[in-house]
Amino acid sequence: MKKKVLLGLSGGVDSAVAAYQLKQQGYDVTCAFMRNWDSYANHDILGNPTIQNDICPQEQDYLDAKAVAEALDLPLLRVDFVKEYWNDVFETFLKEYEQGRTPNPDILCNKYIKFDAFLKYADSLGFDTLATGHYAQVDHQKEESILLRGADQNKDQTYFLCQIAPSALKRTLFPIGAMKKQEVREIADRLQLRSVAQKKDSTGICFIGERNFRQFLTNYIPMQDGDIVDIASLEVIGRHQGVYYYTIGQRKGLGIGAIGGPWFVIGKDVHKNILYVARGDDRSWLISTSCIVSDVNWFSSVKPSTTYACTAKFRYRQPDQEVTLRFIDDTTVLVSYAQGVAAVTDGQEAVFYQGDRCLGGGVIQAVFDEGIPIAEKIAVRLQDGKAN
RNA sequence: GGCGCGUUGGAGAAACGGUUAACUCACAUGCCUUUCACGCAUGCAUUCACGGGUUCGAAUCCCGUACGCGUCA
Repeated sequence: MKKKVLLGLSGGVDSAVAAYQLKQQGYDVTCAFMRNWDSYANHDILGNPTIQNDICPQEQDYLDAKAVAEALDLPLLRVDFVKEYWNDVFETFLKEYEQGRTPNPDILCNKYIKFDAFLKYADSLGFDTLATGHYAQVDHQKEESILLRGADQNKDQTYFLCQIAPSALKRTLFPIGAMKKQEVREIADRLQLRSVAQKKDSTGICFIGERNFRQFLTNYIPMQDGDIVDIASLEVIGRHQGVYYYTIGQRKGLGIGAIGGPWFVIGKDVHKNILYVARGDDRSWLISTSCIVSDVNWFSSVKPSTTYACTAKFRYRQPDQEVTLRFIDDTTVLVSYAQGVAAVTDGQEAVFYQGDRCLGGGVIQAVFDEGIPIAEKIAVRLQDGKAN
């Protein structure tokens, strides 16, 4: 009896070639196209470049996926998780933004939609296994499955998979994980999968796509003008349209010309609606040496009981940073990195690695420099400024 | 009112009188990228407050006008 696999087919090259690989390997493959975002129902109007088009990109993706399924002679299902996406991903996303933090919706999407709702859907239809076109690898040899970086170091997507449940990982295949992007494209080309072979890699929030991000957020979080304050001089040197729209380490969109070098966001006060910035030649305000990470998903059932050395990424595609972990409780860890890392941001995900193995990850809750919360450092600076 | 200095792109700021008016920041576009960002590349003053003059040639010299700063009454 062939193993029945349900593959998420997105309308891009990666999942298309993944489908082909599975078929070649002898699986009984069924494809499913997920629809998770409804621009009209979700009031995604401002900053949506294609709202006026006859065929929205999502529908085009479906058509492309359909063409792939037909070319490979595989059945294609269509599933709708718009409601689940809104409830489990987008509400959290907005709540985080309203607190002035910077969430990563795609990690939530993988956790709650692709590797949960979708998995349950697969179960309900009697599938044995789940598959996606992620650049990641799983080792199912041992009792517990191990998540490994994709062979294409440049495309590795384990960062986005760090929150998926170990039980879900155990039932998942990443058919293109051992391949390089170039090989994937070559296969698509050779198979003449015309709808996807030359298609540009998709970017922007998964299922929502490229946007002018500030405009996109404006649909859900209203603009509110406020001051931009230079942390060095404590003078107001500009105006912003809403503290929520900026993230720590951000340079563009501040509109501060002249006066010294480039300016970077180093902090924000949601209640006072103030954005704090520092000049490019004073990056010290961006540097932290430790942080608290919560909601940690750890793939192995055994967590390190003592201080544990590994590497971490605090943002996607950031070079691996040497860190040490110390679990404070079952899902909270103190991450230390004496060398200092710039722009570690609350709300973002810290993902841990041991070599090529992805250990897990969690949400950054608080960021410290030499044991002092960055927020406190800013508060102290403001106090000192007043005193003088 | 007299004298002195200054006035260059969205901002700051260069340019022995001599081909395309540095550089930085902002901004725009592109690249990179399944988050938000970072980063990289390219573009952005046919014109130097305005008017006139000298000169083969002026943002650069001279003279007026306007504005700004300083200073003496």
